[in-house]
Amino acid sequence: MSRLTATGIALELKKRISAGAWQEDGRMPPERDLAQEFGVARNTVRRAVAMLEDEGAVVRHVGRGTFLTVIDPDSLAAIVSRMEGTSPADMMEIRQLLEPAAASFAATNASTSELNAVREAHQTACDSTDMPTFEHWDAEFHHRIFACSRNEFLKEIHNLMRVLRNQSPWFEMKKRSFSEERRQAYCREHQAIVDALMQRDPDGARQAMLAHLQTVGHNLLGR
Amino acid sequence: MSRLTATGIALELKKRISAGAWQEDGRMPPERDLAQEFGVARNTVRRAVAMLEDEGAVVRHVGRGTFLTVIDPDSLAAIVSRMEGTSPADMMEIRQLLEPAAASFAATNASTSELNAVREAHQTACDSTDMPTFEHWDAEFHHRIFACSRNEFLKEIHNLMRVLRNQSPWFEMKKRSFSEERRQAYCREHQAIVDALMQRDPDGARQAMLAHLQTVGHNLLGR
DNA sequence: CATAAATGGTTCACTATTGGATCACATAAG
DNA sequence: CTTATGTGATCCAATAGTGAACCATTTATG
Repeated sequence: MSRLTATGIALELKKRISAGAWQEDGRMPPERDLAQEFGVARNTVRRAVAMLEDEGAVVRHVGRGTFLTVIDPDSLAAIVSRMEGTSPADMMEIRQLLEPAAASFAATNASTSELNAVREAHQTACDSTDMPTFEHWDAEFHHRIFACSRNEFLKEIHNLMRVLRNQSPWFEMKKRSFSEERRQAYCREHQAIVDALMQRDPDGARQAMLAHLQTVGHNLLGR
Repeated sequence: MSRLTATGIALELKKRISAGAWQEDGRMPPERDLAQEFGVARNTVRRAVAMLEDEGAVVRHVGRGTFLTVIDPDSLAAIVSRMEGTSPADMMEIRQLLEPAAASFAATNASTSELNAVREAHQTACDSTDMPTFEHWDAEFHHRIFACSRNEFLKEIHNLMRVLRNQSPWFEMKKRSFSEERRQAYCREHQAIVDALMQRDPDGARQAMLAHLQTVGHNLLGR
């Protein structure tokens, strides 16, 4: 941990909490213990815990300790935190449900300039050679299709999935499943989607997207 | 790579940022580190970073570091807050996408006791006479179907929709569209869904659910 | 009940890191 | 030659982390 140690520790603590740590009695370890564990001064831990307190994730009592705040299981925060544990298989299943529909909506509702933006993202992804750049424009391609589906809620669900997919287990997974051959296959499949969109063919777009996601799912989940 | 000028370094940094680098905590490496990495004087890096700052891509703080301004345009909190503005029409569209699928999954994956729980919620809803009680068990009926779809992410998306639908504009809407006649129609349609589920008929469940949601959408949105 | 231990709250002086600013000098392009 | 850009160095200012001491409150112990 180079610098801004307090921020890093706050992140780590939040990660542990959302992973279910200290749920039994809702009590976090004493600051002095955490300081020793992280190999850091107590003041630093105090600043980290203060951040959690500011966010309402935790309450502190002199002489008693630091306690996780009880969360309403129906609150948006709780729902989102449970979503963070989503398995890749479950999410792929939902992607295969939503994205073909989004493509179909896009074929019907998108403006020509929006479709051009989709095509541009596709082109840039095809032209890219390194994996991070390709990943970025691939994500952008999918995002732009949602963006012109003209359904705000659908768009936000996709944003949610995008954030979840940027978390650690997914990143490793994507890196492992990446290869030049697959990148080219994705480009061909994206092309088919773009073609259907430009022809304003909702059903063709839906099918092309579904086919693409089946490939992705197969590569990612290995089945 | 020969000699990178300040503008060249600025370009490289921008490329990294747009490829998602340093998104975790939004903090760029110290200028001195970048200078060493690029094999260049610190002054040169400073000029490059100054360009990013001029473009508003980055903010600098003495003693703290240099931070991306676009920390996370799609943080979970921001996404959820935008979702709160979801229009009823958009959400109905997505319900009609997800719930038939959930019903289909449930027909395949649910245990018998889970299906009994679904049927019980349906029965209680049918037996209830006042609108709040009916609303509650109607929601519970739909929720239990998601619960036995065996897809955790799908279940959480439904939780999200449920919370959003409990907010003000929806409540008024539901109250306005409620009538004894419609309540009975919903019971008949729920019955058809339950029947398909008990017969383990995924396609029948999907179609029954879709038909039901089309009725609901028609009643709610008046079209 | 009285005392000790545990735990969060507060403060202070010190060090390390990091961006801000300036200067003299070298090198290449026009 | 002139100009622009990069180099290397030095110092400044702001912020973060360290280590230690002491306080206030709660809980456990005898």
